[in-house]
Amino acid sequence: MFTLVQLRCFVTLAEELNFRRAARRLNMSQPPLSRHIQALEHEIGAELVARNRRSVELTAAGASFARLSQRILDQAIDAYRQTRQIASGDAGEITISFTALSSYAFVPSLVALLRKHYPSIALTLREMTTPQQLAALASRQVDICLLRPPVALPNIRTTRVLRERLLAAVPAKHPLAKRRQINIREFDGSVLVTYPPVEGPYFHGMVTGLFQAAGVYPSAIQYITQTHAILGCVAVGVGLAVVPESAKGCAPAGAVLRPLIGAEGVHVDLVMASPVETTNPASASVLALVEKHLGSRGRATAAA
Amino acid sequence: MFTLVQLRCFVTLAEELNFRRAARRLNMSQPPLSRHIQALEHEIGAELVARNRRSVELTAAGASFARLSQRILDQAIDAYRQTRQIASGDAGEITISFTALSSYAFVPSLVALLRKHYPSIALTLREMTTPQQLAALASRQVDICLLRPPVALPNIRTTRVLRERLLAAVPAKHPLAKRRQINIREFDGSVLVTYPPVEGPYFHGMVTGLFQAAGVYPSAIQYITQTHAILGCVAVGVGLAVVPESAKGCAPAGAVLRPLIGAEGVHVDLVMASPVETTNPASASVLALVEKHLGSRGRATAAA
DNA sequence: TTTCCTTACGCCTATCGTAAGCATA
DNA sequence: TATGCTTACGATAGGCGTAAGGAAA
Repeated sequence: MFTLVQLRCFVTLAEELNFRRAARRLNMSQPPLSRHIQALEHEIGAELVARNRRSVELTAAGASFARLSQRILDQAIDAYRQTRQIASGDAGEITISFTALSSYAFVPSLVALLRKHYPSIALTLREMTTPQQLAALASRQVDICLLRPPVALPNIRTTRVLRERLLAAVPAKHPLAKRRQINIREFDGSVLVTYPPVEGPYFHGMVTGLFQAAGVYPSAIQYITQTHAILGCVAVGVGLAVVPESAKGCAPAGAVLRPLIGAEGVHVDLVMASPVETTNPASASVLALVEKHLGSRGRATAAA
Repeated sequence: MFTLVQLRCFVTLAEELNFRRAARRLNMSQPPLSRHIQALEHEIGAELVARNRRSVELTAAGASFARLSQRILDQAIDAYRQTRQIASGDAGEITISFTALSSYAFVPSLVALLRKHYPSIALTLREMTTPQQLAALASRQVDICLLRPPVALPNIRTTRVLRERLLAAVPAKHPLAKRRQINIREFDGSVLVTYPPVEGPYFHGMVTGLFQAAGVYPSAIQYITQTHAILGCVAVGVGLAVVPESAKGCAPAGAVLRPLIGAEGVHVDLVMASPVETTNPASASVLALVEKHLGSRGRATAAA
């Protein structure tokens, strides 16, 4: 097969239609250029340039081959640049998983930040529950996770990216909706709509722990996995709920959110997790970018 | 810049993920393969394969570069094949000019023949009058012409591809339309619709020569360039005309064509003309094909 | 110990540049 | 004669294969 050097020689000759000038542009003397063209023609088995008269002309085959050669050279340069970019983390592909609620509070600003600083990184976003994300992270199916703590996996680094208060959610028609604040004791005897223990262990433990600590006992508990579904139930009067502040982004008209008295020391964290040794340079770029621009809302912590 | 050989090595390694096997497939020993990969990585300035563990893995940059490399190699092979085809005349581009009337009699079968035997030749067809074609041929703007004789250009070879009778064209409502044959003497005193001397010199000279030889004098002459327009005028009763047999393909309902008595020794030729030294191998292929399959209707003649 | 990739070394081919050759205006 | 591409020739650089080296299972 021919050589890229030969292609470069031929393309230049096709542009100049003069061996001497082409050789000068290629920083070589004419003889090696002549030999390269001859070798190319012998390799392909066809005349590419007609040297008949004093001027050099391209044959039909040569004209076509010049275009194709130019394309090959362009693609070679593209491949070179693109690969360097991927290796440096300035380009590439990255998959980020996130919890449903973080699509209201954190993901939009993350996407905007990425588009601004790394427009060449192709971003794939996959909504998953925290347990699903832990499995995907362990099998390295995602580069970065946005999930609820704790992350008890080896060789995984985590950074808190969001810390929020808890709010009380009550139906708009409920008497409590008129209060500016709602004490957790007011939940006593009401129906509590909250997260189930398996699919949402973090919120489940947090909310039930809060009620136990306050000695408050709902009359009944309705488990629902996703926050927007919980607020939907609250809106139609099923019961009351305790949700993170970012739920404001998905609260329907029939549900109102109020500051929750009696949960001052408790907060909800969103954590960014990724493998310590990442094989994807783009992932490292994104991590650094997030910690620089969005990391002020939490501090870095190391997992086991 | 890297080498196509290096790309081939890398693509094979990316497929095998094993230096030994890749080297075997490439018909070389491992050491040169290792050096090629190292040189490639050094050239690009990035690690392409992770040799950490016992197994070889591609990095993100390497995976991308492998795809791009494969594409470059594929295009190189494509360029090779395509250029050989063009040089051999099995592929390429060709421009053929033709007179309007030949699009009814000859061009369709020519196109069908080309599509069947040379599907890789891109055919551009341009309808032009014979004088326009002579100019285009002289300036080598077309590869092959289908026109009316004579072709008085140097270094042009011609082949007759079609020879036809002349027919009389009369309005369907005209008394002569009832005859099975029409003698040229019947034109005497009628209006003759025929070709003008400048745009259609061949037909003009032929028709007027025919009338003079027969001592027939029309009452008036209406010049129109194209045969289909002449027949349109005949159809609405403007006058009578003498046209080639292939005009049957474009005769409107109001015009009928009849054998012409008194023009037995006269015939209309369609000629294929092309440069003797063609720079386009596809042109030579087409010429040979036409002379083999469609040339039986005429015999080869040499022009000055 | 085996497997697998890398480094070392000698041989050879290929490319380069300079210089001479040869055809054309 | 001048221009422009090709052939000849000696020097150098780079590739190949064999053989030795070193890390991991």
